[in-house]
Amino acid sequence: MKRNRISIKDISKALGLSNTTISFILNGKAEEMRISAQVAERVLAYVKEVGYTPNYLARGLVTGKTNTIGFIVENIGNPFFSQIASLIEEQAYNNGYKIIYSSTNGQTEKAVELIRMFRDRGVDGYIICPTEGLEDEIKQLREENRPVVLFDRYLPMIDSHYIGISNEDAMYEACEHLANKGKKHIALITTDSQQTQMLSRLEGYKKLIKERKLEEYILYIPYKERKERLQSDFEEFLKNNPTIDSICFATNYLAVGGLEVMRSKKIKMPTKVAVVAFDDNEALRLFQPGITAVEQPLEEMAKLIIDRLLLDLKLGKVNDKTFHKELPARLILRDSTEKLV
Amino acid sequence: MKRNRISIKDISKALGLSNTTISFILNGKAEEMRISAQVAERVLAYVKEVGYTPNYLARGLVTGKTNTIGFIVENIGNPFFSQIASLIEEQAYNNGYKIIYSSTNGQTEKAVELIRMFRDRGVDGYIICPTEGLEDEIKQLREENRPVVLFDRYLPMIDSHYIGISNEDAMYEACEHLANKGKKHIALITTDSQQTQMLSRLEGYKKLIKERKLEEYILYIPYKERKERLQSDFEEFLKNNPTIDSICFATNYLAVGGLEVMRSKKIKMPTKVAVVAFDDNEALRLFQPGITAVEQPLEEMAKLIIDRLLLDLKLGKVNDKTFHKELPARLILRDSTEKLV
DNA sequence: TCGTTTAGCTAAATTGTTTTAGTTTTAAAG
DNA sequence: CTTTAAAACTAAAACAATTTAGCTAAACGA
Repeated sequence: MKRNRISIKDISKALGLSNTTISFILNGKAEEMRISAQVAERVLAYVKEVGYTPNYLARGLVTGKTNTIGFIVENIGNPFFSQIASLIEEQAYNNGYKIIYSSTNGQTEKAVELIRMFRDRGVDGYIICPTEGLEDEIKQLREENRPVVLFDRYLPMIDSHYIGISNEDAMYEACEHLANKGKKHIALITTDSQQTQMLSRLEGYKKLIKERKLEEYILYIPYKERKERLQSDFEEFLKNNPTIDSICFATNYLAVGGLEVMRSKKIKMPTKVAVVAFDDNEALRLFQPGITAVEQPLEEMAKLIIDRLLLDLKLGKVNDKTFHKELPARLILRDSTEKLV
Repeated sequence: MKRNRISIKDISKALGLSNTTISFILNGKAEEMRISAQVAERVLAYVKEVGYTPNYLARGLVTGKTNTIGFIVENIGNPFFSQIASLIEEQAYNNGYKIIYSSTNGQTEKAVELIRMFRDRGVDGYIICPTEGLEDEIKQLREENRPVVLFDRYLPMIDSHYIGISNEDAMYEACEHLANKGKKHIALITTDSQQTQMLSRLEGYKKLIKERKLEEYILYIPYKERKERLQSDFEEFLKNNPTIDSICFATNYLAVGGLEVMRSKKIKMPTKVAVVAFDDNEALRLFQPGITAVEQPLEEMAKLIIDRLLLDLKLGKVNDKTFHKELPARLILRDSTEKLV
């Protein structure tokens, strides 16, 4: 697999100049380094002619920069992550950065391994949807002055940039919406995960329930076995709590799976049981009857994430002052009784 | 942003050995290179103690290998691509490879740029969902002995590995299904793209129409303006062809967008107009009434793609004999009149 | 005892770039 | 006709690994 790509050395030899000169010119430092306009022009013309492009590995070895961002998500197959990935990739690309991505599937060991692998590959910055227990690894990244931005959820014990949404408020509003429609028995279907975004959503639910003096109905689906357990646990939950007149799903996959169950059980929505989903997506947009959903501002999140990372990357070191931003989410009303927003 | 990572040099100095010895041991060549067991053990213990990990950039510079695969899709935000990405990533990871991905958004110039960027970064192999007009660039990759696997669609003018599905058969079956249900006016909603997978789907449709002596109803949505045009063009198409009693959507985004339109127009499905979609996904799975859909065997495709690429990577050069595989797709019957499969 | 093997290790080149610390040439100043 | 300064360029080190070719010392055989 011999590749005889042209190198700076080849150019300098062909033109009777030094590597230094070529490098300066190629990096736009010709004027600064007092390379004459004629020489610069000659080099540029030749470079274009032979179609030279720099070897990023060699450059990265010297500069310590690779113009690569490591992007760690829970699962790229999840529409929430793939959509934000699409937006982040686009913005990174526009700023000269490439993305290496990987999925943790919620496993901390894999996340640790991925971070180390990314480090060995010299990625310049990290965008991470952290798993529980990733504190030490991320703290170390910061100590090594590697820019990191967390998103979707954060790690309470460590100080770092974070972009997410105001989960508590969003869930509160979602449940408030149900309560305002006269629902008295609002259930929350969530996971057993201790991730901050899930805890906040839980808090939002509890807050509304307390304020309205309603009864709590919470079903925790074990995250690791969500595929197998959702259906059985949810069916049992519905059977054991026949008074439930409305349900909030705390994530998109719970909503999709849950709606599938409700449909198969022929539960009348929204008349018998009203539904609100956290995280909007294609499936919910098409679902009939209309499912009111919490929409995350993906574009805005992606922009904030990239901007913050680029800021630190440009600064050349990790900012002492961490940026912690929770964007408001938007409740999209889709109940058949309401006007579509 | 000074990082003082430990290097082989540090280890050799600390242990009074040479870089060569350390490198041999770390690469499992100790026996082959006749390094004594004691020394090997001592080195390994020290390496573990100080937590050394190799610099992939330096290694890549010397070996020309980076254990990285470049993955070029149309748009990672599209569920088809994000799901296959998830599967490919997992399998690549299990084989010690990382993925760098990027989206072309169907633009050839961007695809060319991406391929070159990947090359400059020294990716070992390429998995590409090609845009039209990418022939020269891919031919060149092959000439440079860089392993390439195309998927979803191929480029008829060049010889290269390709994994996809038998689009013509799949579309034929989908339309046959409608015809067998007594539909006489079957329409196809597709794009104006000349990509092979789209042309094959078109052929499948035309074949069935011809065989059954039916009338053709085809709507071509311009790919570049699909977002804006789908609704207006589709509505007009329906108005101009009131006899249509069934519709095949040729891609997932056309199906989702089209169903949205049909719903807003309050078209009775499947009684008034039956629908079949190409490419199954969450949204269709949840849609009511059940939408019969062509499901692509994603796992199998991902496995074939990775296996083929790894084969070439292990071989160390591009295989002369190209692998061209079209997997059968599966029609998932979901019409309310049928049993769910 | 001398030559040959073999075990056990290493010096140094190599990869392609960036960058520091120059050197040489030319022009201006005194 | 020096000295000084600026202009235009370059030699060589550095980055962190891999790898080729070879070196030294001990063991072995005749």
